Amino acid sequence: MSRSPAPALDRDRLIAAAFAQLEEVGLDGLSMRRLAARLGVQAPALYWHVEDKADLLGLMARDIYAVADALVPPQSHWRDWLLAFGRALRRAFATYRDAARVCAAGRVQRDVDMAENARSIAEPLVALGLDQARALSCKASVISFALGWASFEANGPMHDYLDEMLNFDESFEAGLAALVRGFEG
Amino acid sequence: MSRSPAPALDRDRLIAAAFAQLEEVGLDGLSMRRLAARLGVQAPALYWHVEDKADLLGLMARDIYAVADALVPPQSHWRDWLLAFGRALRRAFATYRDAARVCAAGRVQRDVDMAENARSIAEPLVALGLDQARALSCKASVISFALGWASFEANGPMHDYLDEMLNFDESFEAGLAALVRGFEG
DNA sequence: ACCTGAACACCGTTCAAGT
DNA sequence: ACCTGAACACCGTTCAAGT
Repeated sequence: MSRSPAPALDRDRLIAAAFAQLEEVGLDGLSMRRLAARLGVQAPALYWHVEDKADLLGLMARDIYAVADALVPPQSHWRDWLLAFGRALRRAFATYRDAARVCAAGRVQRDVDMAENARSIAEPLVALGLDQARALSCKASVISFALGWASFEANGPMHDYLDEMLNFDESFEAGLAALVRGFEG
Repeated sequence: MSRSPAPALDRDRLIAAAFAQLEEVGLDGLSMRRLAARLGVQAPALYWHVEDKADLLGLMARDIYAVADALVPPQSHWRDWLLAFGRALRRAFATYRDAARVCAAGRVQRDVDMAENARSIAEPLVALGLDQARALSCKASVISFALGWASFEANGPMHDYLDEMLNFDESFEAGLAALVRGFEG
């Protein structure tokens, strides 16, 4: 009974290492070569587990969004859910260095079962009474708002610059509240 | 009377060429070396006119925002102005290839006179009755929303993916309207 | 003041070949 | 199935030197 040697690498270890690297050196320092080195492997080995760098970034983005989703506590009204989701996104984007840029640069891989995916994205809002189309539309707006906001906050000089003119926490909260309040009942 | 030779380059020609390059090859193809080649100059020459690549991208971002500002027709109510501004941003982001990524990657250069800058950013809304702090906060929210939305739309697979679940134009319009409607009167 | 030449220290990706 | 070695075709940036 011969054992095949345990693979040195798998997709999850790859992604975990990429997040660690991102934390240490930021997106500009996150190269395939250095990532491979951290994993004790040659750079081309990564391409067995991932299509290319944009694909890897897309997988990281997916994880960031998943973290946000998991941060939302149960709610009993869809407006409250959207508020909590917006705040969770902001926290998730703040948790990972350069998160907004990772999400912007990452390529999402088309899911095979798109209908099922749409359903699961809309699910928490549908459960609270929204129809699926409205649920997707509202969620897309909240994500856009939080993602755009994170882009500003992540830009160092822009941050310092705006920091003297407005309060980030209060203005985010005000914008999110306005957005959610404005959705037709 | 000796004439000094006309410089081969200046900041404006550099930025114009960068936009042309961006259009042809996208952000991933916009390298300092190819940009220099297009201008008939060696790469290090660019560093006389611009601090580094992030600085160049920041200047491009500034131009994109300026285009949006110029697209807003005069309005007589601040809500209408914000709506028109949001639509103008969307158009500006759609006009330049990878505009959202350029804006996210560009480093804004701190202005010397920050107070004056804040004043001019808030001016159109202050003229319509908002105080400066509210004006900046509202404008930041609209920019965040439009920028985040553009990030989704610019992501090819993400676009195709979402395109089967929602209507981009309608959902952007609905989100923008909700945001502006939700701001306290 | 403005630009070149040459160099430094890297990149992402492909692909034949190994195990 | 999973990884290495070697190579291809590039990068951004610095800096002495030229004009």
